[in-house]
Amino acid sequence: MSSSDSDDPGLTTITVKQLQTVPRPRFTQASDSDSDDEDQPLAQKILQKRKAAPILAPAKQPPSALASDSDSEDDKPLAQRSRPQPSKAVPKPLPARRASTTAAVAAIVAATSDSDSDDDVPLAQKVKAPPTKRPAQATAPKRKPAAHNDSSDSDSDVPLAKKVKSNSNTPAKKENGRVVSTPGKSTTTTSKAKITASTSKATATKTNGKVKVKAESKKSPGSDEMDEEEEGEEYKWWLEQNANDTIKWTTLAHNGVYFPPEYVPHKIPLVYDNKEIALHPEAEEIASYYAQMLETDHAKNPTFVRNFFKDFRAILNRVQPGHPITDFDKCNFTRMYDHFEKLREIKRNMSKEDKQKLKDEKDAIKSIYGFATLDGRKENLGNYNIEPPGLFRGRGDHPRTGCYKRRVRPEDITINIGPKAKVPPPPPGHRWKNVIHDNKVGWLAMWRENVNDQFKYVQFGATSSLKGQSDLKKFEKARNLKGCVDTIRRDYMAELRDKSMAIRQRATALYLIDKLALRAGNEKGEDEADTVGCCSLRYEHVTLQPPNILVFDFLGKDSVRYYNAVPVDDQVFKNIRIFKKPPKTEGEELFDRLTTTGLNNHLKSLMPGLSAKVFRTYNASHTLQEELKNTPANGTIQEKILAYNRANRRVAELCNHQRAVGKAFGTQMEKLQDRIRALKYQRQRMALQLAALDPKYKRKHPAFYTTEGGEEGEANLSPEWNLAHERDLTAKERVRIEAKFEKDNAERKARKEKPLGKADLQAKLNEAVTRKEKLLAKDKLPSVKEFPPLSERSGNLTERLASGIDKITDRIKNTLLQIEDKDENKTIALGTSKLNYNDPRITIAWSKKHGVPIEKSFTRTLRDKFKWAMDVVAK
DNA sequence: AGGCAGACTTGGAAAAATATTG
DNA sequence: CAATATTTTTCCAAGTCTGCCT
Repeated sequence: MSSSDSDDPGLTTITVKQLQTVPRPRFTQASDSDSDDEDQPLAQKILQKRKAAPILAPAKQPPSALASDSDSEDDKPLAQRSRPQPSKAVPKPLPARRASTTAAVAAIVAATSDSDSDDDVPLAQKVKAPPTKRPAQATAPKRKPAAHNDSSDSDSDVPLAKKVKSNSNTPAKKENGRVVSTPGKSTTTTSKAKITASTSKATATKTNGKVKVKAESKKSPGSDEMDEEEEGEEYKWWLEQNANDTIKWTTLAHNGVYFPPEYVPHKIPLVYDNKEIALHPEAEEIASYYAQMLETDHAKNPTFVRNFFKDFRAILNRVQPGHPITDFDKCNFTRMYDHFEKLREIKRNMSKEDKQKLKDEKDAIKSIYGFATLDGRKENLGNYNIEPPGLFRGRGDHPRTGCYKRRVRPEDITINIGPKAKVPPPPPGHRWKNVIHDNKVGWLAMWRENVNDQFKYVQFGATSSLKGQSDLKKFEKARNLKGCVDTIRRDYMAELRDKSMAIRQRATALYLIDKLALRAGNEKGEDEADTVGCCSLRYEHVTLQPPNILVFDFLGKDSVRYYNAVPVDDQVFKNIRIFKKPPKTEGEELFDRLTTTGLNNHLKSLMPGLSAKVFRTYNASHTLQEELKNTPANGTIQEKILAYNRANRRVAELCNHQRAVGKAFGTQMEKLQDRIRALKYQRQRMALQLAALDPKYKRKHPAFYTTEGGEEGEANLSPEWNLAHERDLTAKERVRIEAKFEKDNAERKARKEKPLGKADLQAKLNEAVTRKEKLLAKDKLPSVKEFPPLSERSGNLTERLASGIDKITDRIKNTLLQIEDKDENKTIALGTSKLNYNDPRITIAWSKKHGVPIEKSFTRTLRDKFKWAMDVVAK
């Protein structure tokens, strides 16, 4: 540590001292005893050494840092390389669910929800089991407390529960800066901000913001691309020193949102108890959503089924009272399923023209709704389509998975738009819930979804300047962290033995977040899947394996399992033992004195803007940069790309980005193996032929003549396989000859020539395959002389065989590499880290340094998203 | 000091688009 | 050219984190 301290550029603003003076809360109960004594024996005061990472170039500086190879082993901060075992290998049941009771809450909710008068209540909710913490009642969108939004709320059906709870906060809430519905009128704050923003931006734009740029249209010939290539000027927002980022826009115009088409009934009955039951269109709709998922895992998930059926029955009860449907097991959805299968089939087989037409329609919609005008520039939107109704596909064991997600109506939607812009008209006969002009937010439309009562937004796309700016900001923050991470590490290492349990927990958690790239881990509700992050880890998620190994096993975001057995600092190990001390037991929080807010507040004091997730970004980018140093400087492009993917993979491993193994994985792998066998067989035959010409060759390359030995040799060839393979080849050869014969004859016919007769065909076959076939019928392989059939051609046969063998050897090596790559990638998803964690400047600089075209590592969208980085690195 | 609304980033799966192969 | 395999994009769920409001 000490050594590196001195190199610390002094970016840090907070010192250890300061931290130590933090007032310490008393220890909690039982844990008191241990603390100090436990620490004493700690001989190793030696904090894990971490040198100043050569990593991310300090902000400002071009990412040339890549070039300097000063890697010292211990500087790889990321534990992951020591991870003993990929998580995939350990499929395992999950820990018990948190023991907690919300009976009281549940009771209250149940009681209140009963009281509300039907009607608009989304049935989903109605039937729902009691344990809902928030009344998921969608219908109770917190109304914008705004002055005039009265007009909008048709929904007077706010459930009591909510009303009672929140009535007090209604007025004046979050009104700051938000202007509602009256163009031309705005609060003072807003308008002021607006003015400043607009002036500064305007000038900046004039000066350096606009630059000529060629539209990147090099795409293939008729490649559509619509003519969206905005000729001419492109806005380079990154050239501006942008001031205020709480103001997201000064002018904003758009065309609103696109609604999915109405449901069209198909009139296919549900088979219930072996009898057909015609469904009311509304009931049919939701039944259809389920039917379409019949073959998915969802349909086999009991929670999903239960939730779906509850909501389905609620609708049935409403629209066709007296229906007999009470038992899910008596429902047979296959008629509907078949219907949808048929539709899919039809769609698959649609003619090219029809497909094109469909696409054109989509593009037309996109051209209207897919863009917005932000400060006078046309920019891409992310999602302009309103989400269609369906069954909520909650992941993991989400308590509400399968619930009916109801159709979003214009009356649910709040539009955010510039005060001067024309408000897009709602569909005829409808109106918007509300129209606001809030330039402190970046969304264009918002609604609340009914299943979980969550906010949904229509926002700008990743390629927009708005998102680009915050992306850049994110990576800059990570670079800043680079400058002070040493100090921060030193500090938390010291705090690992702090007298205050709260501080100790904080330091321990931070250690884990830094070393293992864990997520912060906010608290979650009872009505969500039980997943955790660092701060919410529970007793059962970490086990101790002396002397210093912690075994993590928990479900993280999206219910992806995190399994990792990792050696940690002795004091960390000790601390975890303390935090797990009885009477603490399963179901209780490991860090019971720590919240994400508390942790982040502390981080803010160490570096402006620092929060837990910055460590993930920083460590990911750092890992990428370090791993890229393994790129073979003299390798081929192919090899370099492989190295890049490897580095990328390390990052994904660190971040635990996993994916489901594809259904066809096994088959695909087997295919590759077969390809290798075929190559080896070919090589062996050539080698035998060569040996006949040149006996010395065999002595030099004994591996080619045996099935012994490793991958390099002819291992995994067997006489049986060889025979089968040769039969296969021969059969294919025959087919090919026959096909060619037919074709030739057709051509002759076209030229009015006399077609060749059967005899000609037979002659050809005789020459090429008949003899082989006879041998094969007797389970014999054809002579090597017949393979390859190049003996009569010119040139030195020996040489040609030798070089042919070399070529095959190369191909084998390549395929082997491909297999390895595929296998390593089996459960690892690279996309997320590429998109969100790796500083694009690192990749771009690497690309330049190694002469690898950027298209090889960044897809078109990525290149678009990271335009700013390409431009910056270029300089 | 803790709870929650709100907004925005991150994440895996599925769909769509392309590339490869037979 | 059709059928498959692979890559890229879209979709929307599930996190993080800030700022208000008691």
